[in-house]
Amino acid sequence: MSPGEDGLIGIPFPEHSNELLSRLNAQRRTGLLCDLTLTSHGARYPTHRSVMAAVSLYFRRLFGAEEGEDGDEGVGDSCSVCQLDCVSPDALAALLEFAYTATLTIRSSGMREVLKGAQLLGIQCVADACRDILGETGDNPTNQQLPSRRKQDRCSVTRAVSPVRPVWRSPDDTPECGLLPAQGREGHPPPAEVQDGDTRASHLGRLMNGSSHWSQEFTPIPHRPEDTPSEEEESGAQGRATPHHSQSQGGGASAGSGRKRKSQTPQQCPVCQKIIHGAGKLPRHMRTHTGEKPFQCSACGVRFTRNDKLKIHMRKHTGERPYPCPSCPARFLHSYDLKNHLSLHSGDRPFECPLCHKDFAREDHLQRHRKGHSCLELRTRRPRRGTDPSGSPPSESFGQQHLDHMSVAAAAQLLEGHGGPMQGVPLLTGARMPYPELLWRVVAGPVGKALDKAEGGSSPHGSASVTHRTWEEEDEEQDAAGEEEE
DNA sequence: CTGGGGAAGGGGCCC
DNA sequence: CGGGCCCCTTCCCCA
Repeated sequence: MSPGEDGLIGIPFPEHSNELLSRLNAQRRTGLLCDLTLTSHGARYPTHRSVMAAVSLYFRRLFGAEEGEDGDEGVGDSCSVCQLDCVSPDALAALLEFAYTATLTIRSSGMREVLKGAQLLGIQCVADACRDILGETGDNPTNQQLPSRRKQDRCSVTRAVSPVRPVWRSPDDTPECGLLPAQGREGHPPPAEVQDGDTRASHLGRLMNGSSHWSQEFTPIPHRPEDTPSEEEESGAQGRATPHHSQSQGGGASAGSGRKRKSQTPQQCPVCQKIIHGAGKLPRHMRTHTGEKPFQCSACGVRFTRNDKLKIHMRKHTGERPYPCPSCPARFLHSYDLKNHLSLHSGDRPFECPLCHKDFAREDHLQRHRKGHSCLELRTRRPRRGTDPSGSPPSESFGQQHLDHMSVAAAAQLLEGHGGPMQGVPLLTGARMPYPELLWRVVAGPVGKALDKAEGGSSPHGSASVTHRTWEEEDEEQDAAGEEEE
């Protein structure tokens, strides 16, 4: 180096990184300077947010430490406890050990859990290593083979479990701390697909995207065919979204009611595939999967997923009952409680069991009645089609024969034409629709709403065929044919 | 089994 | 467009 040249000299300290990590690990073990506690199923793991942000894309996004990340997106300094029940305690411990020692020590039996945790937390190298060991492949993210739409819809029926519970607590416990961390997947191979239980992990990996990033992951459902194709559509996001199958397309906006619908882009939940209508509703829906409850009652500590639920809950503490009965001194917390109560005064029992003719004031009580007892048995004992020796079907079979492959809309017209429920005609919306409740709404409930839901809501297709559940065995061939038509 | 209360979740309207 | 507020439906629980 010449005297006039102010060159940079690099003096390597090869042990520095190891020593640094080792000391950080020692600090972690003693709890020194730990500013973040991870919990999983009651187990607590003190850690350093800087380390977690360095090792995990999830925490990097969460703390706004990702380059180009808006600082206000992350939780910043406000959170100190991260509940990660989505990752098993053993897996979380292994991942933390890796973070502080660069060595992953796990049992082979726990490999899958670690893989899942690594995927959820965005620890790519660990996920890759686990996949290698498990012989899985993690590429091909956007072309994930999702279950068939029909299968997805059936799966979505079951109430979503909530394995991911990133509940964030800060000293002031503000709802803002409940924001899900923003986690993009760019440059980050998505979770390996997928067998069985890992499907959920895969979905939840995407789920953990912050709301502002969901728009990148969640496929908006185009409103109309003439919509300008979105970037996602053109870039091959088709695998995930099937707009023509969208529940909201055929029935939702146009089928019903004449009620004006705002032009809001429906969004599809990546977990349950449900179409969520309404601006700003998707983050709210996502909390049903994550179990996140950012809104806490200051009086009793109960937490809620939504602030409007908290508001109603607070009435219990304040004694406020804003819905007084005009006929008696009763007051109610909820408007619908008052509505139910008023039906008692009026004696109005508009929901009648089509089989035993018992009437109910509440629709859900009718549904319960129908599910619970012999009315169902009556239904299953209906005569077989074509077995009537007289050759002339009974009156209810009339309905069956004519409804068998009708659209729900046509069925509704028929029902309305009958001036009331068509007794004993158990309609099922969709050849494989597993919802007897829906059936009873069609039969006994307000027809318009039933159709609204059947066509725009639960049916995977705009117009579901109507079939007869109790004759399914005999009709399997026809059902199969019907499915092919679909 | 029924009546009733409450919670949870979705959608519409409005700001 | 996001969020607040409200209404509605459905489910669960208890008496």
